Amino acid sequence: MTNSPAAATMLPTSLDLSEAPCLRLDLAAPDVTAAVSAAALLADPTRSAVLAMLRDGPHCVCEISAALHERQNNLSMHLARLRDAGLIRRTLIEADARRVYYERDEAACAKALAQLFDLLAKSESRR
Amino acid sequence: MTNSPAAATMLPTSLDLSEAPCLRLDLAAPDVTAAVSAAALLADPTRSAVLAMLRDGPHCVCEISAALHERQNNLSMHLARLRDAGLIRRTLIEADARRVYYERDEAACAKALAQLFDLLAKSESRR
DNA sequence: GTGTTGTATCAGTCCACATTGAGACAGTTT
DNA sequence: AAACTGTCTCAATGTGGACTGATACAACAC
Repeated sequence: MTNSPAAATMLPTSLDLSEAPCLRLDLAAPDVTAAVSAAALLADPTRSAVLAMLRDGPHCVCEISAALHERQNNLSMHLARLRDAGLIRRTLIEADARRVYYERDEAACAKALAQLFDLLAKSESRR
Repeated sequence: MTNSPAAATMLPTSLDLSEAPCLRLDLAAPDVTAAVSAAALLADPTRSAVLAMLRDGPHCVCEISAALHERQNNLSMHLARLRDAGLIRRTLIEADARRVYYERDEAACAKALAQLFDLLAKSESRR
């Protein structure tokens, strides 16, 4: 009855370092702006699905729109955000000048991945 | 004067595949829910900075709060979201039972990274 | 020319979520 | 016991961003 809701979720691991607590209140805030920007782009299902679809080569807007069941104007906005971030680029298909094809910029994708890697990988793995 | 704003941003790369356009309107939508969930967690500056701070070992809430200049209750909510996702966990420091320490769950972080890797890495690199 | 298709952009609406402010609770100190 | 510190939770507010609807434009077919 005196059970607090906070105690219910308190399931800590025992870490037995019996050294002095010695608070560090002067720690510097890490710069994570690049990783946050990359993550924000991937945090939308439509944008992530676009990047996934383009892994196996270019596709035109109508193909992507049909596959994702997304309205064309919404998809166009998401494509613009990915394009502004440099992760995808337009591609001309000579035999089909009417449609707009998009392809991934693998170098930009690798760079974004590296920024997320720096955030999530173990300390020994980084650098 | 007849310059359209769309044409201004049209800077495509020349990709000379003169095969038939052959639209694929039956493409399957890729499943990106796991990667999107991981990215959504990282898409907030506070949460990303917490993960970055915990790379070099556990820290208590007040240390993180001071370093990030975040109000404690906001930080507590972000910590709860990272904890619910399994990326961090509470840690007991015996010499300092008053404070709550958090540490990264490296296995969970590696799993999240793998999901993002699957989305962003080149096709040859995946699987 | 007109009509149709494919894509982009804009204004407006809506909603998830980050923040604020207040309060509750546990552990420590006196 | 009271006072204080550290952390968590809740209700209310504010806002970025995703969606809707409409429109504009280019390329092609007629």
